[in-house]
Amino acid sequence: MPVELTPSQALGLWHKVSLEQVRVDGRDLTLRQMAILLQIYLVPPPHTVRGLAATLGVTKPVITRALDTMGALGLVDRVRDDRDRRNVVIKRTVDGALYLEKFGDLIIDQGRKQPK
Amino acid sequence: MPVELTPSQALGLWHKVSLEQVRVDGRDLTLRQMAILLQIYLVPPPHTVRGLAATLGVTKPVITRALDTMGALGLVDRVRDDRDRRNVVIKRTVDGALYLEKFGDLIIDQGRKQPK
DNA sequence: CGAAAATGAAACGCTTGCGTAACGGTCCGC
DNA sequence: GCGGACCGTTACGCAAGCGTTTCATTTTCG
Repeated sequence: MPVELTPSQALGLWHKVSLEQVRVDGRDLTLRQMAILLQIYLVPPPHTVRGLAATLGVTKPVITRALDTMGALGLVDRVRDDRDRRNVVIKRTVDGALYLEKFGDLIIDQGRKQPK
Repeated sequence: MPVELTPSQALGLWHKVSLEQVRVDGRDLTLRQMAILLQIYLVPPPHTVRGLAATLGVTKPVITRALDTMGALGLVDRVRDDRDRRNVVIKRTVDGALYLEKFGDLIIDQGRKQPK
């Protein structure tokens, strides 16, 4: 069942969620970082630097830096792949799951408040 | 009529919209900038630097800089208030409206593609 | 008037992210 | 085994955003 939105609802939802996120969250992730984080948590693993770079349409150092930042925040983790030690496998963390869970709740709450 | 979303749909929607926006749009606005832009276009004017700063919970220079950046992109415009020449009134632009219209379409499209 | 308040912008030093290019470690085919 | 390809990281110079502080302009009000 798809999500049917009017133009007003679509932008209104994005507006309120962004606003609330700016007000509440000091971390202030980039749009790119958020896209990476969601990709990691919503798409079945394994995830690699190269794969994420290709999916996002950005260069590898962009992914490396985003993982540095989000790793420092505890939102993701990195582990060497033992089967091919050139690869790095990106792992989810409890904190990251919690973070996205809260963020999802924020979207849902603001969605409920959307007028027709 | 509110927008009812499951947790999976909420995050999935945000995921795909972010992903597509990263891939397509070279401008890569900050979450703060996006919040400011949406505030300007979705909330009835007039908008001032001070007012936006209070709404977003940030300092005034943050707003000034965001308006500098988005002004250079043609997304907003600034005009001195003639009735109180200390104030600056933020104006919408055709390009800005177009930008948000496209962004709204993106949200709607990705919403339609959301599975239950 | 003239002093104090208010508004937005500019200055400053700092941090963070970017793209390009170069680098070390690892795998693979010959 | 060894040369080349592959993967992620690091280095570099640069641009952009941040918070705090200071400033110029304008208004307000005693």
